[in-house]
Amino acid sequence: MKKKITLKQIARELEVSISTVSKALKNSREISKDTTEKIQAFAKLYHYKPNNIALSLKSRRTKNIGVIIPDIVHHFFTTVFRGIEQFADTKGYNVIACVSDESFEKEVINMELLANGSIDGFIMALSAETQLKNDFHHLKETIDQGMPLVLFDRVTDEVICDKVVINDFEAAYMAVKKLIDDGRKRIALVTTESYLNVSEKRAQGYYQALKDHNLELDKSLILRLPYQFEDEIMSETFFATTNLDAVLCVNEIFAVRSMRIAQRNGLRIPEDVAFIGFTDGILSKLATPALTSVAQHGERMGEIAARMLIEKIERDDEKELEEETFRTEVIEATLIERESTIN
Amino acid sequence: MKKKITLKQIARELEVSISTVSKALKNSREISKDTTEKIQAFAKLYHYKPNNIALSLKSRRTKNIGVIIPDIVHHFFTTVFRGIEQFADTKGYNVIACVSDESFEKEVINMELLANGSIDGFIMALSAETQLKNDFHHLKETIDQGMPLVLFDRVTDEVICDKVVINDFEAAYMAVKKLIDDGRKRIALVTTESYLNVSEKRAQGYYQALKDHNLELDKSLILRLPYQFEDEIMSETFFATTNLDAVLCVNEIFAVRSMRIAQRNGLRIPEDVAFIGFTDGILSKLATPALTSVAQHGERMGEIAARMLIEKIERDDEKELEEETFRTEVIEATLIERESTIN
DNA sequence: TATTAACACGAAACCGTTTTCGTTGTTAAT
DNA sequence: ATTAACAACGAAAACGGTTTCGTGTTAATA
Repeated sequence: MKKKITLKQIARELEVSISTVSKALKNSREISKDTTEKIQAFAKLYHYKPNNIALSLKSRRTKNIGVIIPDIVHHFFTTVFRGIEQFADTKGYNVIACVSDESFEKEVINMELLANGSIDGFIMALSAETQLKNDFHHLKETIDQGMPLVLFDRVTDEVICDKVVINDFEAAYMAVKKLIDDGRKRIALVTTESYLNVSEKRAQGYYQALKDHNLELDKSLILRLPYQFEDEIMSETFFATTNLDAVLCVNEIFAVRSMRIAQRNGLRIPEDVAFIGFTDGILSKLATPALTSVAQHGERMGEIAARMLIEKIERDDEKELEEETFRTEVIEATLIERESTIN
Repeated sequence: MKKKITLKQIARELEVSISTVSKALKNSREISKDTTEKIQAFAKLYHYKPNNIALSLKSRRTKNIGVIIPDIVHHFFTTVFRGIEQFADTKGYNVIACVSDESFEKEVINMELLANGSIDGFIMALSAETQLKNDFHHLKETIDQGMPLVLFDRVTDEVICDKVVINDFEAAYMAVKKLIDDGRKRIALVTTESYLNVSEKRAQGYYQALKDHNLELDKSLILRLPYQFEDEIMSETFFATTNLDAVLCVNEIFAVRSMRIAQRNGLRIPEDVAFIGFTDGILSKLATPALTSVAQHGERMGEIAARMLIEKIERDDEKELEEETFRTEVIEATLIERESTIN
């Protein structure tokens, strides 16, 4: 077992100083050709690679970015993660992934742990609990210490930083409008508890679309499910007793579940009832019938978030002077039409 | 903006030495009560937290583990990742996630990058290309440098290290046996190119089960699809022209796709044809009909891999002496029966 | 009173680099 | 012969901690 070799060992072996070795390896022309070649040959032979930790300590840059997401077994977040990882990779950054599990405490702990020098910046989506508590002190402190932060999807106005979101309101509006244009009158909404920022925005889009098209808002057409709802009883009775001809779901899991229940109740899709979901993942594509869905372009979102973060990190290097400026990028959602609606 | 405070600054401010501050913060009883309290109060006031990088440099431990997986937008890997992350978290480790994208080169580059001090050990599943090339020098070198490594799922006999896998052969055997016991005679296999170790093992289990039950191996009943097959034409003709009454698929995506095609061709599931897939993910649960599936217990796999790795890392601390010993943990796959087979 | 032990603290080495700033020994210019 | 310039290298500081090993005071002991 050959442990990694260090500058010091090379120096001792070749009877030169550490500085000479360091310079020779960077082709400094302070060092003679002879010595340089000798050192480089030796280094190559022993597979010398500088120690990242030592480099980080010196440069105060880790080339790591921290990503905190509420859940990893979740198509949308996974997609965003991939976008982040891909972009980060091209820029030579590594990604440290933390899962908050929708827990406020885990979010706080993980953030504080990573903020102590392990990373150069954060990308995150708020946990459900954090949004519920409305407590963002950990984010504010992190920013205050000069750590760049980009929020995506699950954001908040309380924290001033770079953000990247989709136009949830407009997307929901657009989806509902399509259903109305298709002649649907009784359009249901299947959503989560309202403290989830994005769900709420989608609900608003739903309300507005109904209003603009002179459809009454019927509370009995709104089904609110707990975030990760395994039990299907609530939805069962909803579909059995409610007279509806279209359904908008705030995610694809709710949508596919709902479709199954509707089908069990003898409803034909899309003839009797049309479905549109959010999150255009693999479920939407492979459901029967295939689900018309609002694509959130997670991968692009991740890429943009990573780009914003890295730009800020590397700008901090250059110019300390200029005033901080924060942006919010809005990604346009797209409606992908499939078999669960008519076109 | 208050940058993080360091020991040196505290020392200067309080007119004591750096060592005194360091000791006081660890409640060393070398330091008087008075001084200790004064220092701790000051440190608390300024939110002092030791710099992780400096600690790592000193201790030669990063408390980071590197995870390299071929794909993150993939239910099984995501699940394993969650298991790793969860266990690592309880032990105070962070996870650096790299996606090889099934590319040999990305795998090599990422490994070499991380191996230079950024992490204490690796957990990985081999990329398809790596398995195809059968080139494992990067793994061997990493191990040779004393870096612990745990392989999961996509493993190889060429590399001697800790491993965790499921009993693919037996699982496939068991699945096919169930189909046979249900009276199926013409059982198809939908699989990937054979260089994927796990697919091959599953195929072997399939062959053996047929053989043991005196069913002939009919090559026309085997469909090999490229790894991420988007085009459905090949499968279309397969299901249209082949006379079969059951299908075993090596993953759930193939299974759900196949079911759709079969249904389009007027076949009833499970009456006319039964389906069993591998990877018991969300697709299996929400497909119509729900898919009978071999659960690979990814989360447990991740947890076990993380446990093995961290044990090895922390044992390395204690005893350098004793001989290395490597284990291979086999996780028992489970057949989850749903609507796509009769029971 | 001289010796010793306990106490409270500081100096310095160390982890592995980079980088600035000498310090030599030659060589060319005066 | 003297000096300036240059080439080639080393010493040391710095990054932010931990830890070992002094060292000076004071109090207890012989």
